[in-house]
Amino acid sequence: MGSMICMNELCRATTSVEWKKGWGFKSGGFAKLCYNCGSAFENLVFCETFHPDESGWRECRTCRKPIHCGCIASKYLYEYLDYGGVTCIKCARHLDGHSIRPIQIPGDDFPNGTLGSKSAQPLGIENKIDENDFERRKLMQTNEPGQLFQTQRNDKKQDTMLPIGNVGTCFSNLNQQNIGASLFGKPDNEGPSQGVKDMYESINQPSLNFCLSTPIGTSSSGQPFLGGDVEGREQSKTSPFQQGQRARHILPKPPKPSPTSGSESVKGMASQARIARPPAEGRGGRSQLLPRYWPRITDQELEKLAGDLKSTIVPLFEKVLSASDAGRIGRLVLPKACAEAYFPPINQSEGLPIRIQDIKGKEWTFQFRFWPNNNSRMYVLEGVTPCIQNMQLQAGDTVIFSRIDPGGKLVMGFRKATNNVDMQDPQTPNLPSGNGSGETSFSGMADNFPNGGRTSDDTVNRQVPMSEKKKARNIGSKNKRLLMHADDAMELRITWEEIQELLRPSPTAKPNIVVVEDCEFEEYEEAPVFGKRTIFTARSSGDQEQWAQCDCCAKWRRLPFHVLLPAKWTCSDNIWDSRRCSCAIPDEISPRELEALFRVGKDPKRRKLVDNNEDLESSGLDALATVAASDMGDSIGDMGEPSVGATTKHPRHRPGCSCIVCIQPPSGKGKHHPTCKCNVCLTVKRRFKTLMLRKKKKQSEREAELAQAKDQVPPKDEPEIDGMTSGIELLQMNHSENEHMNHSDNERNSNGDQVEEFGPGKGQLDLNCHPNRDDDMLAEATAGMSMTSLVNATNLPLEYLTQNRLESLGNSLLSQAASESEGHHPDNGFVKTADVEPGGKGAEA
DNA sequence: GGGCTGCATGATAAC
DNA sequence: TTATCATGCAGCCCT
Repeated sequence: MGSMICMNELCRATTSVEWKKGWGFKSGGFAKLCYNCGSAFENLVFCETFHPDESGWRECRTCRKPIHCGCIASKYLYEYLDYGGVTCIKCARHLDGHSIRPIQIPGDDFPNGTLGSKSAQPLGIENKIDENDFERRKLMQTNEPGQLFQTQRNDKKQDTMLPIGNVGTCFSNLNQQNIGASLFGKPDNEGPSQGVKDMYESINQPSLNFCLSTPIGTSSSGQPFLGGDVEGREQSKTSPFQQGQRARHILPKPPKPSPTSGSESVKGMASQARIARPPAEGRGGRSQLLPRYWPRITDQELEKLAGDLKSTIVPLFEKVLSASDAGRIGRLVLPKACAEAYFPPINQSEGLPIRIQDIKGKEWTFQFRFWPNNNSRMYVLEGVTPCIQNMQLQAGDTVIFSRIDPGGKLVMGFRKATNNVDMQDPQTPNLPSGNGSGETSFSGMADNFPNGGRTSDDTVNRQVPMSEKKKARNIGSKNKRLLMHADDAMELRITWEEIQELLRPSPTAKPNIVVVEDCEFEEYEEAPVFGKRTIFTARSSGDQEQWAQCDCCAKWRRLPFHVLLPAKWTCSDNIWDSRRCSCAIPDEISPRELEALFRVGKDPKRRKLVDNNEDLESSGLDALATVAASDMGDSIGDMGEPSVGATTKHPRHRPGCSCIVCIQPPSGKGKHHPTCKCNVCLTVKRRFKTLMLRKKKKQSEREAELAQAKDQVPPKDEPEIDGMTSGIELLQMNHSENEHMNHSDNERNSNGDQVEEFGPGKGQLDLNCHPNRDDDMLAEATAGMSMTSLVNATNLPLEYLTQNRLESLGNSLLSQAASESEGHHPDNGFVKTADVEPGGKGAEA
């Protein structure tokens, strides 16, 4: 410890009779302070002593005690007040009494409390908790820019709070000082000495406070891992502008409300899984983590974790362990963006040791380092084998990195992939699988979707094979990325649509009207709030109306169609119908009529969802596969699981796919020799040759045009068709194509000449077609074309299709599309045809 | 000879 | 086309 230096920058003493611990780092460590500075810190007079002239001093609204907001040394000694300003922690504690604590924002990014004024409730004003209070708070919380979620540990209304945003992680919701003493079972960092420690603990006692997303403006979450130094990074600020963005980072699965069962739906929601976009923080703006790294969180986890203590958990990212991650090498590859955002910066390849606790409280030290890689870096955690083994993890399992605030200690949790059961919560069924493939199953979701959501059985049935599939497919492949089950996509779509329906402008918000391209937009500075769910119906006359259920008497009231209701609404709020503005007034129509009415009202919705689903599935290239596959007799169920049997090369291709990508041998094995004469190589060569010819033609044509332009007025712009295809030829081509598409099946079946029509033999089509033509053709294909039309659309010889039992048609279409998406020139879609050799055979690849 | 380290390569997704 | 990342592998070190 010879190199000890006091971390009070005004002191910087290198010697001290005794070294004391100061404020906590996000890494879990503590600032080293000399005796004097440490004593000042312990006595809570650090800022008074060393920062009296610095900016950031404010007064406690209650006791007028000066508080140095924005200083790390005081960051836990005050709280933001909902109505602005700050209060010292003592007063906050005193005021806390029976009220719901404001969400703790131990940050210093917003020292003036602007966030607190928006987000929390006035302390000491609302001490009585009643239902209305809760509802209103829910609304307020929803409205909170940072989308903080809060639970009240000992409150009977906890369930009521959950839907709004309780979260759970694989980590204990313990703050740094309490980790060791409770869940983790052993003392960790001793923390600052008693005075401060007591203060910290006092923060924690009254309630459980859980924060999923980064509280906007929290110092800890507003910046990356501190890594054992302060380096001034504590000063990094988050732009307030990001608040709104961050509010969207949480993707809670909203309920599919039931008009009759508010409480039930609330209960159901308690089991929702959440996908939390990690804090948009980090150095150099490299915080745009890919969704596959967003931590998935379930409410069950929170419930399990609802201990006596409070802390703010900031899930950072998660990663599905690859084979090499879980292998004996003991190197866990970290996603670059995550490593740079949440881990300490390292300049040397050898990196630095980093301490991470697992969920049992055991602390592990890994070497966080990087390798140079393609002008970039590849970050790894070395020495993870013991930890991996300790947690009995294997490839396919998910490790989740999170941070406990205050303190910023890194913790590492995990999810087992085999049965989707979290280690901490063996009863928790079907936790998100954790991979980014979209195979994540949201257990309990069906319960939340009584009217059209997936059923529980649905979930269960699908889940088992999903896990197996994931196991088989994820490991060692990037196919895990963002493959989303069609149902999941559908569900998300529904969810967002429903969210849109429920969003209301903040009651206090007044919009600015901005005009963009002659369209007026209302721009709100405050985040929207969730309103009350209503049912829309239509009379026989065609008039539309909506129905809302009173939150007090549960009676249904008819409302004008255009009305937007707040989250809490009662009969007394029914200003549109004075005859039914009281709970004492009976229902307008009988329950049976209501039921019938709502059934009618819901059916269109369901139909809409189905339509959406169809749209979803029939959009784009997948639609082609759908059309083709259904023509081929594939079951819908198969189509519902596009990932089934996807080849390792092409996620969207199936076994048997003969596209040029799928038939290639695995990486590193059986590479084709330069003299290889296989179909693949021949095709590639032909394509290359054709492309080169085309390129040359293009170039010479440009040169000719340039020379021509010098002499005379430039010719009229031609369509974007290069090479030999003139505009007239294009017309001919399109005409030919139309005819082609209108041919009867017999005609089409009878010849491969049509293929030749598009081939180079006619000198019209081949590589020089308009790229959009491809799309047109695809569009036609989606417009209910027949199987044979599809055949023609792809210009594949029927013989080829026959040989491949028609099965690969859809795949060919897909592969063609995939080739484009993989960066091939769009024209290449017809290279296949162009390369067709006389006789209709040719580039079967 | 086995294990470890560091880099290279190739597949894939993202841009 | 580029960036990222999973993994292969050569070379070195240790036993």
